[in-house]
Amino acid sequence: MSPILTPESRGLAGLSRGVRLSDREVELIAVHAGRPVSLDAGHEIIAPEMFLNRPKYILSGWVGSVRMLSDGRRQIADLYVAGELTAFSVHPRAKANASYVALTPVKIIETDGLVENVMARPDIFPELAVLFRLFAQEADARLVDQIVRVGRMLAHERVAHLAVDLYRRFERAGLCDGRKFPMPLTQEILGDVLGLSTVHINRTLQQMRRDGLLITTSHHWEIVDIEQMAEVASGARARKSNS
Amino acid sequence: MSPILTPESRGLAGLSRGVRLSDREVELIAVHAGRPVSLDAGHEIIAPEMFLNRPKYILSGWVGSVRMLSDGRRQIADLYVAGELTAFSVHPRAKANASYVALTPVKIIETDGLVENVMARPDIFPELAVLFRLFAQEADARLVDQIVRVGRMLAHERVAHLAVDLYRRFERAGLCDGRKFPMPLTQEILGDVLGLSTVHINRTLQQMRRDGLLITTSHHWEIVDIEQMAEVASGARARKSNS
DNA sequence: CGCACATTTGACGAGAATCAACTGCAGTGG
DNA sequence: CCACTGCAGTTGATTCTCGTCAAATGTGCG
Repeated sequence: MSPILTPESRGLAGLSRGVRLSDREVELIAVHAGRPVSLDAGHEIIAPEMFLNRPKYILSGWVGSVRMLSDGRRQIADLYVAGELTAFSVHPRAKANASYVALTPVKIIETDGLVENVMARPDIFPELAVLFRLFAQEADARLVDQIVRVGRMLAHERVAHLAVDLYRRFERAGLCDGRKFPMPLTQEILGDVLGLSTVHINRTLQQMRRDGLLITTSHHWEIVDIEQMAEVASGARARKSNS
Repeated sequence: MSPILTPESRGLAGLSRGVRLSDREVELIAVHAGRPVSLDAGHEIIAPEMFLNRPKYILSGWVGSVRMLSDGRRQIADLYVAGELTAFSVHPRAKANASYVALTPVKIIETDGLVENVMARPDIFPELAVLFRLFAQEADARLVDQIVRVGRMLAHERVAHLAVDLYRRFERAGLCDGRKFPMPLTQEILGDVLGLSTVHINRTLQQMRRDGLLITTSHHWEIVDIEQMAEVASGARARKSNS
């Protein structure tokens, strides 16, 4: 069979991220997997304060964890893409501290009781337990990254930093084409992720295109030079007058 | 005996946060507690990438999780105060994704193996297991709060939001005096927490004092009106011409 | 008393927000 | 087939928040 291993082609099995699971674990996954569900963009998957007891595996599309201020300002705390778990916590009875919203049309698989069962008996499902802990720690690391981005980086650095992060995640999911990865988010949504206005996102992207850092085609980004982009993302204060 | 229950007076027992622990749990804590250690301000307690296998309970002082950019910019992702665990994770072999630094002189108690033992057998140490999960979830919530603060809030809103958060945490620790709580951080450090320059922190604090929101005495903040401060922190766009 | 460090002040500039209008484009229906 | 519609992207003008630089003032402490 063709070796195209994407989240969508593999279904919930993609959860394993290439880790070899025991038969017991494979079966557990099958037992607790719902069927694929499609949701429209804008759909609120989880409201704040709700229990995170039904994590969702993303087959395609983008989800964001969203916080609103009372005057309408919006901040997206984290993004979730194909191959990742969203509305997820390793802790039983954990509550959402944001809304989880479909930022594009998404296809997801709900799990029910899977995480609870695995984490209640990590000795019986060792690989899955490690995997879930890994997901949790990666999510944590992303939150800290996000704080640094919006707290201390300039607009073009924020974009670069996010681009590198997304590139690596899509690469792992097998959804990159060279240095190109999907980017269906509107500039308004990007603004809410990066703490910038739509207009400023627009101008920043234009500048980065002019600088030869980024190529944006319809619904995709191509990072021209990963090293260079990572350099910009590191906050090295390189001014616009380079190469 | 006098009912002054502060982290410092109670030692690692303060970890329980008032939850009634079983004898078994109390003993486990005693077994895994180190003796109090004092560290100078600036001491790096944990470097990035190090294992978080020895969480520290703070008896007094402030710790921050710190990220540096390559040109020297600094962002503090989270703060930890007396009565809280720092350099902590419920996950075995979890690594730090920031430095943990003493922002003031601190007194801490190191634990060794405590969390591992509890989380390996949550059925045997149910209260502690719940407690540790609670700590983890609170830390998570704080990270999301921090993203919203630095991503979408104006300077005075960030200060208000942080002030309310800290007030509640010190209240729980029994370290509030009315609406007054400890604030030994320099304005430079506050800037690194809130993603603002020292100068702008200074001017923002002056404005908030003039507005009657905040009283700053030496190493303490007093929130004049919690409701009003929370209102500002919610991002309601109330302009300066109020009250 | 004097040193180091924290806070404060002023002048200026830079990065980003806002407002408003215009363009481009894909989907829809006449 | 093409005008109509709605939304995403783009542009220009202007304003505002905040950063930077530099110097002065204040404060705790050996």
